[in-house]
This record gives sequence, structure tokens and C-alpha cells, in this order.
Amino acid sequence: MTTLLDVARRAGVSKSTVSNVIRGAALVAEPTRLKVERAIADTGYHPNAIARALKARTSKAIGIVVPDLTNLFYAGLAVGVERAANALGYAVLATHTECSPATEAETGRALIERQVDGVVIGGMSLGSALPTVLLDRGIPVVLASLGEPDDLRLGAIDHDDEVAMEKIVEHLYELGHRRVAFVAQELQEQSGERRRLAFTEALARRGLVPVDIYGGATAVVAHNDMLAIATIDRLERRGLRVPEDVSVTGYDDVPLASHNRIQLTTVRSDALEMGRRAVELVVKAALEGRPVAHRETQNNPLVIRRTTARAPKERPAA
Amino acid sequence: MTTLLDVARRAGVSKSTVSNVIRGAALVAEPTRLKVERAIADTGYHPNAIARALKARTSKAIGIVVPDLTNLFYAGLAVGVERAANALGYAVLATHTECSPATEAETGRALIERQVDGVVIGGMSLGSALPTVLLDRGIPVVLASLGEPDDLRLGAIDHDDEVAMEKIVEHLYELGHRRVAFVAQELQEQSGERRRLAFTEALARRGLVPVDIYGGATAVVAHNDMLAIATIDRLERRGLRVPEDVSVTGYDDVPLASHNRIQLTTVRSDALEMGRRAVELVVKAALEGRPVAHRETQNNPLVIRRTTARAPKERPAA
DNA sequence: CTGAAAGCGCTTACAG
DNA sequence: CTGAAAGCGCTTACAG
Repeated sequence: MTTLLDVARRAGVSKSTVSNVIRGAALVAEPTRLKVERAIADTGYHPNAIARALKARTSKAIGIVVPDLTNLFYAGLAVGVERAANALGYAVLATHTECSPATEAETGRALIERQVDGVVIGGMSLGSALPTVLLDRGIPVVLASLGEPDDLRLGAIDHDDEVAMEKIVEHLYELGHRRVAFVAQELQEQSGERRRLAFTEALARRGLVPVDIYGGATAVVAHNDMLAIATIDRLERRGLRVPEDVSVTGYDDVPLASHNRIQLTTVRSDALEMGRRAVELVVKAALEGRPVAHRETQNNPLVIRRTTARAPKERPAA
Repeated sequence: MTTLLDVARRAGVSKSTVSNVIRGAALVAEPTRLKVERAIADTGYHPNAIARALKARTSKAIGIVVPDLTNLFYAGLAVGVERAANALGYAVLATHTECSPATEAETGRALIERQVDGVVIGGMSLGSALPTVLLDRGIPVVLASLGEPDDLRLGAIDHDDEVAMEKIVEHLYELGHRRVAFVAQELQEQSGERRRLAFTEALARRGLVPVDIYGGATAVVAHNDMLAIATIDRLERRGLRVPEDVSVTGYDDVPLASHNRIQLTTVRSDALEMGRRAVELVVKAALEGRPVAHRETQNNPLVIRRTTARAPKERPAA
């Protein structure tokens, strides 16, 4: 492997000078620069980012942690993160935790040992220690789509789940639904419980309480789109029609939600933009050597499609 | 930040000894080990993986490159790669190239500079230079789902596209279809063309030639499931019924394909297993300091669901 | 404008 | 069984 020193020798200059031209740092005389550039081209030299990271004390890498990459919302978030990170010269270490506390602990350790400059968390288990572990080592972290965290050092880009759930419940209520269920993630997820709570409160404002999905519900509110889509599948395989017998709503507006065969009523969010913005925040904080300590909220319009309809007269038999 | 030296001082031993207990390498006397372990626990020490990588000349990181993370097949592949990599103590650098040669070149550079120990490529542009660039620097690479590459140094885990396309065309032919179209990725992808070719040949064996999708086709064979699903959407929005007016087939059998509202006829493949196996091959080669130079083929059964039916008497009007 | 020197935090033979 | 020493490939003040 050719190193800085090889290039320096070939160009007849010192390592410092080669380093200067590569980093575009100090001023280098034009003829010197040319010699160095030629030597680099001749040798096919690539700087060793590991050596650089060790000395410069910045890995130029950030971590993205999501529970499930095959959930289109998280995949979108990861894409947003990657694009933004690459544009800034950062690499991204991806981890898929399945909301397992053990995997999260592993992930935390790996991220710390690899000296990532920051991390964006798109989902984690309820009460996960991950953010604190990272923060305590001085690593800036932003939570995407995970609510308002207690720790003030955290950055957060959030949906307004309260408002969104109010819109969903209002829509359902107007359609005459009085028996409505909530379906959460199989994975015990942080945000699942938040949305459930917001849902329950919106119901309570109308004097209603949640019902079980197979306990005669005429509508089911799912924690996210992927779950809503899976719910439609389950319902229909039991012989229930959506939306004639039961209405279903999602959350995220993943690309698939607008498919002709799905047409899911849901709440829109912009995963790509969330990812982009999260990187922006985390990288800025890393560069300034401080926690992110900044929160912002996305606006999430309700988009009404064809999985919601007037409540049936009769309660459907599951 | 606490370093090896801090731990050594606290335990009253040398750096070498601390390093030995951490790596579980050389034999260390029990009392010494205990002292060191206590010092590690007391200080909350985490080894610096960057320093280790520099000296040990292995980053314990691998790259996964896919064109699109929001394609469920690639997401599944990435999950398989991550699980296997993490189990072996490797981190994964994820990149999403959108099949752009410019992004691929960027990615290659980043992967080289970061000294990844190996890379698995799940998709790339037609005639991409990426594999060669990596191979030439001694980085083992395996292609997943990308056919039989020319370069003998490459590893490959592949579907048998010829056999799969023959099964699909046979199925369609038996249903009476004689005007069938192929839909490839918008992204100009390596494997898209391979499948198109296999498709064309299977048609030719029956004396048929491909037809345009809106040129009166009674069946359309899509390059993959995500595309098939998008095609159903487009067709139906034009007023065509699937499968009554036109049959549609996919490739991959992503989780969504079996959804009650989709029920896609497709060819099964196991993205998770492909990812796992790819990591296994690439890590083994890395450890032995050699190219992968090994190929294997997955078996891909045809799964017939409800997007294919007997060809209509009349050619549908688009 | 250029180069000599120190050092980032580890690992790895090698002595003892 | 333990430690002193060299060195991985860079960056970064600092002299000159």
C-alpha cells in the first residue's frame, strides 16, 4: 500500500507538504502542488482515513440506528441520513436493533469504540439506555420520530403525535366510529407507547375507551403504515372487509400507502427530510463539540384515502 | 477519554498486559487479570477501535452497497448482512448508490480510504467499475444477486435467472399469453439487463418476441417485486384490471408480495440468507488475505399467486 | 512556503 | 508471566 511517505519521496518533498496539499490546508507553491499531485496520480494513492481519524480525533462517521430496515419509514430515514452524510464527507455505520435491549447495548459499545462523531436514532426500545450511554461519552445524538425526550442534551426531530392522533380520531369519530382499537408494534418500541397514549387521550375527550381489535372494533388505528398494511392483510384473511366492516389508519405515509390497492388513510411524514435534518444537526454539534440540545417538530397533515369509511350499522363479527 | 495507558497505570501494570487481557491473547496470571479488569470497570474504559485498526491493519468493517434501501429486497439483504457482520464483530458501512456511476465512484473511494476489510454489492450500474476498483486494492468482494461476473476474483451468490425466467415464461405461456412485456428498473441496473435477456430468450424458444407494456401486452414480467407492485398500480390507474386484463409477475418474493391485496406471482429468493452467506464468504477471504473467488447459486421456486390468470380473449386497450 | 518532530492509542514481537 | 520498544499512517504546531 502506498502511504503519504511514498508520495512525499516520489515528489521530493516532505510528508507535511503532501499532507498540506491533500487537505488543501496551508498554502503551497504552485509548482510544489503540481509535483505532489502528479505523484499522487502516479501512485494511485488514497489517504488512510483510519490514520487520519486517529490523529485528527474525528472519525468522520456517524451512526444510524433503527429497529427494522425493512420498515419503509426507517429505510427512508436511513436514505435521508446517508445522502446528507455522504454530501458532508461522513460515512454511516448502520445498525438494525430489532428493539432488543441487548442489541442496543452492543450497538452502543460498537459506536463508542469506533469513535463515531454523532448518532441518529430512529427507533429504540422503551426506556432504552442507548441515548444516555452515548451522550455521557460526549457523542451528540438526535432522536428522529421519538418524541420529546427528558434529557436536554438530546436533539429531537419529531412528529406531533398528539395533534396527529387527534386528527385521526376526529376523522374516525365523524365517520361514526365509537369502537376503535389501537395496534402497536410487536417490537416494544418507544414511540408506539406515545402514540397509544395520544390515541387514548383523543378517545377520552370524546368519552370513549379503546377496544380490542377483535373485540368488535369498527376501526383500528395502527402505530405506523407498515403495521396498518399488515393489519389489513390479517383482517381480510379473517373475512372482514376494509373499510366496509372495519376502517384502518396508518402513520408515516410510506410510498406504498398511496398504492392503488392499498390507499391507506394516514398521517404524512417526511422520512427523507427527517434524516437529512438530523444529520445536519448532529454534524454541526459534533463540529462545535457540544450536544445538539435542539428540538423541532414536523407538521403532519392527515391524508384521507380509502381505508376509512362510515362505521357499519352492525358490529362486524371477527 | 481514558486510554489503555490510564488503565495500565491504575492497575499498576504495563500497557502490554492490559492489551493482553483485553484481547484475551497471551496468558495473564489470574491476579493480574483481576486487577486489570477492575481498572477497566472503574474507568469505564472502551478500547479505541480506530487505534486498534491502524496498528492491527484490519478495520473490522465491511461495506454493503445497494442501489436503493427502500426496495424491500435490498433492505432484507442489508439486514442479513448486518446481523451476520455484527455476530462476527464487524461493523457495516452502508451506502445507497441509486445506480449512479458518480456515486459508485465516490463510494469506492470512501470504502478504500476507510480500509474496509471486504464489501458486498447488492446492485450496481451496468458495467460498473466498482468491483474492479476494490479488487485491485486487495479488498475481497462478493456480488449478491448480480449474476456470474467475468472477474474470477469476485465472489458471487446468485439467483439462476435463466431458470427462473424460463419458469415464469412457461407459466404465462401455459395460461395462453402470447404478447408479453418486460419492465426493467428505472435505474440502469446490472441485473435488470440480465433478466431481460433471459426473458427474451425464454420467449424466443416459443417463437415469441417481447411486446411493449402499453402495446397490447396481456402479461408483464417485472424485473423485481417492487417494480411489479408499482406496475400493478400504474396499470390499474389506467383502468386495466390485474389479472383479468393483464397478468403481472415479480421477482424476489418480498414480504409484501404475499399480502392479501397484492398476491403477486413471483419467484422466491431469500435476501436474508444471501446477505448472511455473503458476509461469511467475504470475512473468511479477508481473514485469509485472498479474494473470494467462489460462486454459488440459490434455488428460486416459482410461487403462483393471483396476479396471473388466463390471457383475455381480446387484447386490452390501454 | 517547507520540513523536522512529536504524538494520536493501540498491537506486536521480543527480552527477560 | 510481564514490560520496554517500535511503529501503524497520518496531522499539527512550530522553526526557519
